Amino acid sequence: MSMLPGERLDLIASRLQADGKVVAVDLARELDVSEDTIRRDLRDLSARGLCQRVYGGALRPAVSTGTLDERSRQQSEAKSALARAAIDWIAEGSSVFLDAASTNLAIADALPRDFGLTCITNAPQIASALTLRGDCDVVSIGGLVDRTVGAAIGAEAMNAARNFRPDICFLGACGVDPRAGISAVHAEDASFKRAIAGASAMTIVPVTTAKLMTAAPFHVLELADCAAVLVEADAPEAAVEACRAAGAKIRRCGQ
Amino acid sequence: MSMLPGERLDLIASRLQADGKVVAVDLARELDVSEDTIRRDLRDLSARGLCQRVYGGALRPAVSTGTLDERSRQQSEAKSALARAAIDWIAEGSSVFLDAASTNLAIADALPRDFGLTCITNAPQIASALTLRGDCDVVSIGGLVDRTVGAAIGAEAMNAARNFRPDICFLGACGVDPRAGISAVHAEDASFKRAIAGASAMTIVPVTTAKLMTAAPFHVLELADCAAVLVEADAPEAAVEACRAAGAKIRRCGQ
DNA sequence: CTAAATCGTGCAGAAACGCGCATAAACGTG
DNA sequence: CACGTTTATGCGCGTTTCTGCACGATTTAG
Repeated sequence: MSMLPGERLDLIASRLQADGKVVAVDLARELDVSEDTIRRDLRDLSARGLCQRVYGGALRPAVSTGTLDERSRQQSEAKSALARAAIDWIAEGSSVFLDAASTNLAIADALPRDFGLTCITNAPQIASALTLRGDCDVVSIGGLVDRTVGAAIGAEAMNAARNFRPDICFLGACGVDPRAGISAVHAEDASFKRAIAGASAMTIVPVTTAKLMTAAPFHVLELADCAAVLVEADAPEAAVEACRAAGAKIRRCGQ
Repeated sequence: MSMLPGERLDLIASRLQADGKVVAVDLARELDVSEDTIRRDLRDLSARGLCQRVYGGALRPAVSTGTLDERSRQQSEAKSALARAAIDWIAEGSSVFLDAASTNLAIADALPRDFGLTCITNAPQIASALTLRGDCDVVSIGGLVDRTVGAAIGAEAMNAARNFRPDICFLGACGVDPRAGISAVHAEDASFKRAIAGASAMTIVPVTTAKLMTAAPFHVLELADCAAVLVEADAPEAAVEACRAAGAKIRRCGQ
């Protein structure tokens, strides 16, 4: 009776799934191979996240179906720096809203691992990225997806958003200005941002330096309504001071 | 007793289906060909997704493992061929539903340009791909996104889906069998598929050869309820006839 | 603390593998 | 039929994978 190596791996994996544990020496006797081979198999399964190695055998991993995500997306350095700073606000087990913004896509990738987060978003691309992570619950808000914004906005999306009370909300801004406050280029998008920010316990606005001191046509929030505006490390001090004077709580990246 | 190459492939495939595994050296002896030939056959079957290659032989492929984008990388050629055939059913200006399936991801890419389509989907990745096209209206159905299925399913998604009456609905199937009909591996996913198929004027099920004549645990539809089942060009005639006898309207790819 | 069990690593032989090449049959075409 | 082309097959050869064994390190149990 010849048993194929791959077949043996499958058998061990299914045995593990069924019984919750396997013992190396038993498997060796039962499958008629040396313990070394079994240990190698277990090491292999462990490397693929299919079992947890213990002395004398292996156990079923705490969270099964670990998906290996080899894809590392290239992203702008500034935005991932903002993202790394932004996640400091996120508490374990909290619910996080990410609206449609490139910085928020970076945040989706930078979220702390295995925090038990519930992530809500109206942007399919962000929902997709979050789902690929595999370590957080993802709730996507549906509706008509506007192609310039890249997210579901409009009445139906606003309606669906009413069901949520996120602990923290990251809003992308098209413009941040001492007088105009937070603004956006799309009317419906601005309304949606305003709605979800109002429903959230805390609103954080990460903004790249290029958008500081600029205003977009549609008003979203006053600067004072944000829990924080996160700016890049190289943001001009004059701009930061002007916003502070207008009531903004500015946090500089990497400090 | 000369055996035709294709005949041998069919025999290996059926042996694989019956026993769950084949050993290269045994097949070589039994069929009186060299191991090289067997290896080439197994490589061929593997490329078509009909077996999983392992050291020393091959195993029956595991059913539906991995996330949506992992699945879409497998047999991408076959899937885009199915997609090219599938879009024949799509009329200009119609509304199209695409559920979570790797073949539907291929369809999203293959949709005719500038047809003024309204595309509805519960899979964020498909919504994302559609939005990036920029030539069709996209409606994403929201809800809790199941990570193994890669789409929003459950009560909330079903509720949102009730608002739509798509002209045409493309359903991914985990199994297509003359007796079991169309089936899926995930209970909620099966319910969602059934609901959206019922709401659609026409339901098309594209299916890769590996899934023909296999059944998954949860029933979705009877074969007769589909406007068409689209199979690959190389689908075995016996399987096609068996499904036809069960009331399926089969359309072969590229014909 | 000690002894036994278990583990990791390096090594060597055997088996399986992929690849290129050559031969032969099957095919299509004029 | 003659010819070039495609396809299928077997064989040689270098490479990779699998496996058991030896040996020293590590962990566990009494």
